[in-house]
Amino acid sequence: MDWPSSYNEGQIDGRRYLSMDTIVFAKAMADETRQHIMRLLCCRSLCVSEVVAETGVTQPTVSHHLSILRQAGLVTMRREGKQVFYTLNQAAVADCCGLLMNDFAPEQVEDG
Amino acid sequence: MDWPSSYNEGQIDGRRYLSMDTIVFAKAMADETRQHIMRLLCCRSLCVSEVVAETGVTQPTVSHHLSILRQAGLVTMRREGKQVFYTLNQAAVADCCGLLMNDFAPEQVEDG
DNA sequence: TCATTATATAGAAGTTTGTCAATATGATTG
DNA sequence: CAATCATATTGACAAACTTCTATATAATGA
Repeated sequence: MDWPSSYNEGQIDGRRYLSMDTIVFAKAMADETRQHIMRLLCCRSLCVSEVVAETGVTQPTVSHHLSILRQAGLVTMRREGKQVFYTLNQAAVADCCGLLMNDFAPEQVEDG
Repeated sequence: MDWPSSYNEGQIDGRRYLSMDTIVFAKAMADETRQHIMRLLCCRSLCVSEVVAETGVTQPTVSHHLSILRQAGLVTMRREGKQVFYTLNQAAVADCCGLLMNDFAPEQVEDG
C-alpha cells in the first residue's frame, strides 16, 4: 500500500503496530456518501460527472470526497481528455482490512 | 453480528448491501483514542479505570468512547462488583472486515 | 484566442464529534 | 443509612467534518 501521509508507529504491551493507516482508512470509510461513491466505483471506472449523476450530491462535494478517498489510497484516477476517471483500489481495501484483522482480531486469524 | 441499531439496506447496480453496519463500524474505528482503547482491550479484559490509567484521557472520555464501541458491538462488558470490565469483540471486528471485503474488495475475495 | 465543458479549489454555514469539569448512578462497606 | 469507590451521564466548548455556492483551473474545439 502506498500511503501518501506518514505512518505512525506505536507500541502497546510489546505489540508493535502502525496506526495512522488504519485511522486514515477508517476515517475515509466513515461517511455514507463516500461509501456510496466507493460502491459505484467498485469493479469499474466512472468519471466525476457520472458519480455526480448517480449520487445526487453536487459536483464539488463529489470532488471533495474523491480527494479524501484518493489521499487515503482507496481510489486511483486517470485523466482522459477533459474527464477524470476514478476507480476503487480494491487491493488497498483488502490490505487495510488485513491490518485491522491483525491488530483487532488476531485470535481470529489463521496462524494466531 | 448483533448490531443494536437498524440495518440500512441498499442496492447499487443490482448488488445488494447492508450499509449501516459498515458505517457504524468505520465511525467507531475512526478515532485514535478509540483505536488505542481497542488495542488495550485486545486479548484481555480491563476495567474502566485501568483504561483511564493507560490512555491518559479522563474517565468520562473513556466511558464515552467505550459507549460508542459498545453500541457498535466492538466490545463486550461485564460487571464485577464496583468495576466494569471491557474486552474487545474480535469476532465482530472480523465480521465487519469481512463485510468491507465483500463490499469493497470483492475481486480480492477467494471465490470471486 | 475565445467559448465551452469537466473538474478542482475556496469560503461559508450548519452539523457532528472529542474532550473536559461537574454531577448523577450504582455497588460495597462500616 | 452514610461514606466511599467505580463508572455513567450531562452540559459546554472547540475542533473537525459535510455540504453548498461561487470561482478557479484544465482541456478541447471553433
